[in-house]
Amino acid sequence: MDGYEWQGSLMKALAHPARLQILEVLRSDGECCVCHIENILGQRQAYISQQLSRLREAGLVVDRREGLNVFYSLVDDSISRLLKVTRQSAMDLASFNGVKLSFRQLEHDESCPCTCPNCGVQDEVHAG
Amino acid sequence: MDGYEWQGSLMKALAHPARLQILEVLRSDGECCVCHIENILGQRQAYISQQLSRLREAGLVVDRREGLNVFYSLVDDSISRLLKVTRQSAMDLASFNGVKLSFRQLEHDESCPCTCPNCGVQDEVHAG
DNA sequence: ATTATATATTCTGAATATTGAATAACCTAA
DNA sequence: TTAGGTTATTCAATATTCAGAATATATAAT
Repeated sequence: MDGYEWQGSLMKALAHPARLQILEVLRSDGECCVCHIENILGQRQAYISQQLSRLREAGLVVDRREGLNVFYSLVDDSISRLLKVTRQSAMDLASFNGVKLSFRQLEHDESCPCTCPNCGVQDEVHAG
Repeated sequence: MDGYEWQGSLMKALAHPARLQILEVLRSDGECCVCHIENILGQRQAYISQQLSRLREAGLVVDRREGLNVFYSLVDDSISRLLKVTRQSAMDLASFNGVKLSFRQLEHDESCPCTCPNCGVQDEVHAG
């Protein structure tokens, strides 16, 4: 199978700010549910689900259902490296052109109602 | 300026097999003329020029005219690293899916009529 | 000015990507 | 079964990309 075709498809899967942000969330927070991502990115559920679908088809993420929730995670660590290196390159090229890039903090707010392992803590506090 | 937008644009510029091959040629052979790339990739001139145009607009390559020829090169070394890492990730993901990738050798044939520094040697031999 | 050679651009239709809106599907609880 | 919450898919309008064909531009030599 042609390597350049495959490599191009991989780049295409990364060629979208929302998808990059989703991958970044999965990288830093580990496995998490759709609701979590939805909250952090501040986008509607259907939109997130569409982008997750693209990432799934490209083989970058895997999903696992648990009750009502579906949990997503990166398929393997090479993707973390990929994210780091491409971000660094973007910053290098930007500064080469005298542009300063800012990557928004991807943090979920306190009102997140989801019950994934990352948000679960506060829910349990409320429950206790 | 939004980092994820910029990073996405960079990925988009890489999201095409012909462009990846062109960058790979520039990486391994250093600065070279359009004719050279045309010969190695075996594509029509206008097509190569279009892809070079995309790479130029994305800020990945720079051009320099010298007589009839226009010489292209990578803007800086971070792009070499980018190419290596993305290829490695592509191979990792492919093997993860049980697929074996092959990257065609990017070598120019002996009949290349161009006079860029990389092909120049054989021309001088013929001239001597 | 003409010719030749190298490279760039413009135009075009087909294919694909984007994204909002609506709705479907899935799971749990009652 | 019905209801409610979470996630996925489908549809449609618009925008973008792809790649061939034709043509334009730039430079050099005569």
